Amino acid sequence: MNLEEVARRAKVSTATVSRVLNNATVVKSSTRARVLKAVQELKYHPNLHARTLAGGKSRTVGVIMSNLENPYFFDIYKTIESRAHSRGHEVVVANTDYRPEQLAASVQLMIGRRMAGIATVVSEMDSALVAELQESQVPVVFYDARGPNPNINNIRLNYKPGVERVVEYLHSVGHRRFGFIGHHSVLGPLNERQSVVLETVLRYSPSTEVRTAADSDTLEGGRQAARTLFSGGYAPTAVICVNDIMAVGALRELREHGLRVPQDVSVTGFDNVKLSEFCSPALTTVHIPRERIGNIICDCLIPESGPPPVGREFVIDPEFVLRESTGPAPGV
Amino acid sequence: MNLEEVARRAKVSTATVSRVLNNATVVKSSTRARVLKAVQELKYHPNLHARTLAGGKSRTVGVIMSNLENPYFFDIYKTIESRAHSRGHEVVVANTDYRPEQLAASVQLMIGRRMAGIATVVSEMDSALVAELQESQVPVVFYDARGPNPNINNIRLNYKPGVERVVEYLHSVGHRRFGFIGHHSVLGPLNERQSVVLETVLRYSPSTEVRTAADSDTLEGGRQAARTLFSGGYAPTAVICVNDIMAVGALRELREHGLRVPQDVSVTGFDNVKLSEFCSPALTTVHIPRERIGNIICDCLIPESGPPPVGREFVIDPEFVLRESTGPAPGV
DNA sequence: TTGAAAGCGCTACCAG
DNA sequence: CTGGTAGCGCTTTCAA
Repeated sequence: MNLEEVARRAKVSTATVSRVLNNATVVKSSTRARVLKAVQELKYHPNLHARTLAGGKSRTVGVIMSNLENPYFFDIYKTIESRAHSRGHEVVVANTDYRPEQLAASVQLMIGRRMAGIATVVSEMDSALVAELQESQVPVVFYDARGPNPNINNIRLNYKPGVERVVEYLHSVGHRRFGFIGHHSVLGPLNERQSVVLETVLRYSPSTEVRTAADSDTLEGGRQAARTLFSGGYAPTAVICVNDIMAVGALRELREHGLRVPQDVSVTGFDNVKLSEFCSPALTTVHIPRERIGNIICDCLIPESGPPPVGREFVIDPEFVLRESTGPAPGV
Repeated sequence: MNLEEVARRAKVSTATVSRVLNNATVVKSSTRARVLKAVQELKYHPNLHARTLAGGKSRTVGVIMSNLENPYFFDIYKTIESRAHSRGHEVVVANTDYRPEQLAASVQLMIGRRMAGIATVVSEMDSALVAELQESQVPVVFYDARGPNPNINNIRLNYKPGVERVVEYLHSVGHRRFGFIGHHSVLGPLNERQSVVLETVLRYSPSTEVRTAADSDTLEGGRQAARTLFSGGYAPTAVICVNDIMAVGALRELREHGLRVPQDVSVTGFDNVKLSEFCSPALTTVHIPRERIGNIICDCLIPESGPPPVGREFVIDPEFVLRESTGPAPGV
């Protein structure tokens, strides 16, 4: 079923059918009607591959994410999709599960599909891929790409103030034995968060103790990490988690241990996903504006007007959110 | 950048380049090396649209879902993706947000992309779309498509026993005032769940009271629905939720009201998503085997061997899971 | 307002 | 083992 059959049935040329389907130039309304009728009757569906190939342009943007299952990423995705739709574009998403090979495969795929633009929101970014993407000649934007990549569009999360604020607060209410729960993403901003936590804690009082544990970026991973952290007799009074999902996992483990939050242990998350308000106790966390990130990404790939930006850096500042999962250290 | 440029640089024909890129037939290893070198140097990325167009086949399956944000759907998606990858296929997913127009648009898109197979896992299915999909000549499978659609592949959830089990249990521990929390999906199995709940409750004791409330399929929606349900002086002792996410939302609202779960009110979910174990209290729910569903879908679209099934129905049986969010009615 | 025809980049078949 | 080439289905000049 193709243009030609439709053309034949409507007794016009394929060019004309194409015209009415794309309402490009003016077509006499009687012919237009005939064509539309033929399309209906034949249940014709234009082949998008042929269209893209012939037209040379795509109207679809690609987004690659580390873990769509985590609502943090999903919220960004939703914002991108919504704005892209409003600009007449589709979006196709790829999930890497933090696996570098999967990232590499997804990048190849996106380039091969000749996307109108490509965004990577991953923490396992690799500089060879950054280069490959840059050379692909389509608008590209990265999220938290580190390394000395010269003129790429990059969205940088300013973790430091957020983390410092958390540590400062916990320290001020008497905590001196900390735990940090991270996840297994070899590179990336998570380790940045971890090192900032460690640095900051030690800065506040060099004698403070900190131990870390890591597992997968899931509820279950948070739980496992908490288990690891508290095994072997270590008993932190405050547990800082790399994100909200893992914090909720940790909450569950502590409950099972008979530890009350925040009376016995304080717990903090990061991201401020919706769940952080709905879990019990509601999490003290750090808000990261996902909508803003999604909109920036979309604007880099499909600017409303003018050429896409090149080599710009967008800085995102987080915001401390105090809720119920934290309080004074026991005995203070 | 295309095949021809690569061919020129490697001093071979485009046919040969194509051969090494698809390692189809045998190519002398020295020429292969030359070609690969050229590919590298030119940073050549094959145009997937051209490939699909020329080859006539796609190696990508399409999945359309109502609400990817709900982990229930996401778990199904993940299973499909994993199995599809292992069979050398990609998957592209579309999210409808329960909007019929979006569903229609996604169906057009998937057909236009000439997917190797299409699955719809939505509750807003419409029979015209079912027909359109069937006529598209690609393997298709539906999830919970109701209506008298003759020979489609369909995965049917056998809600009834699950719901009955929940009601039976709640009734047996003394509950006589029920609430049902659903969501705004106009058609579909959710209403089926609701009507089964109503029927079953009334069957157990005709004098039992039941009221219902509905909102969006989110944490926030569950909370709002709970608020609605308890407003106006109605005080059910048991709240049956259409799924776990909404149940967690309800949990939050009850907590805010100072209502203890399960001492004052019992709450049940549906689906048994991971979160149902991690919230507090852990939810009594009904397990639906998402992996099984995902695997069936994948097997319908990309059978490991033989032709795809036609007109088959797959029935999924749920399983009651008793946890902490339910107990005897107050005063029993 | 419409038609004819030249590609878009690739695969696959037929020769050699 | 390799090259030539006819499409795949559509868009887009260029003419009419």
